[in-house]
Amino acid sequence: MLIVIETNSELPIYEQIVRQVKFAVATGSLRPGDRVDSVRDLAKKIVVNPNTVARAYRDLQEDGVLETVRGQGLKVCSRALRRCLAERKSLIRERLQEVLREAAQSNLSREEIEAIVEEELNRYVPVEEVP
Amino acid sequence: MLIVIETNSELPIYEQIVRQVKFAVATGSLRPGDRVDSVRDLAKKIVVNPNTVARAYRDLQEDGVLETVRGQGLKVCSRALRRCLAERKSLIRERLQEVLREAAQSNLSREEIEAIVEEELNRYVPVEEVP
DNA sequence: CTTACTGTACTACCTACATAGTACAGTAAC
DNA sequence: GTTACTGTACTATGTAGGTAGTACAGTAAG
Repeated sequence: MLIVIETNSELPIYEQIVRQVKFAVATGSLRPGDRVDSVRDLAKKIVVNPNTVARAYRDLQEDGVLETVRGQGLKVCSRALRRCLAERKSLIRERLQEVLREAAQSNLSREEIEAIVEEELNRYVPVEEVP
Repeated sequence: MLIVIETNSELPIYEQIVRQVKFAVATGSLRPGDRVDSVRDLAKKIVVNPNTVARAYRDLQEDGVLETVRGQGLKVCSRALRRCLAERKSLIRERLQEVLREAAQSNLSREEIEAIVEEELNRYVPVEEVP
């Protein structure tokens, strides 16, 4: 399980963990029944306090994504895949809405906004080869 | 001068004010020499504490966008237009970078991401008529 | 001169987030 | 039984953002 924390992100650390676990479930990296890193292990990996990870895991439990096995750790719920698949796009959409609304309000033209989007996507998403 | 605060934005209130003043200058709504709303007036308009507005205006002074006329108010610096024009796109780009990086990492396909962007842009930016 | 505005600068308080440290009970391995 | 892990639950502390209230000095209008 690979969680990466952006320290200057606008999102708090616990929320970054929550989102990334949800994405991992949605993409199949994490499957129902899988164990996730323990609170202390993940805290060590991403260099944050265990309480911060515990906060994220608590939220994920409340969201029906993780469930606890006391003394053993946490595992992915059986219903998690469906939940996270349903949620992934809206999680992304919400943030895009906010940023694009601001972009529009800054009076950048649509072409300018789209150009920035393409540039940034080119950076992060490989262009698919057309056969 | 129209400042609109999104209460559930990821950006703190003072930063929203800073950005929106910069955009207003970049687009010409505010010109060098123009007065901006007083701290107390804007606080009343957007329903926040005057100290919050003062914080934003202080930052804008440090950024060379506004300058103070003690007892009279603040006005737009003569060099503000150039600064804000230069800065507008990078302000927008930074946030788009963050959000698009996350979108890519969520494993949504490029097509899906682009589709969301188009949908949201259609909401905020009128489609230009092609003559 | 008085009043009403202006920015600036504080104090005190609250919430949210994050950290550090500690402790407890449950589980597993030796 | 002991040790090492597990999650959970606290306390105390610090930072950031925001609020409320107050006070001061500068400016302008009547």
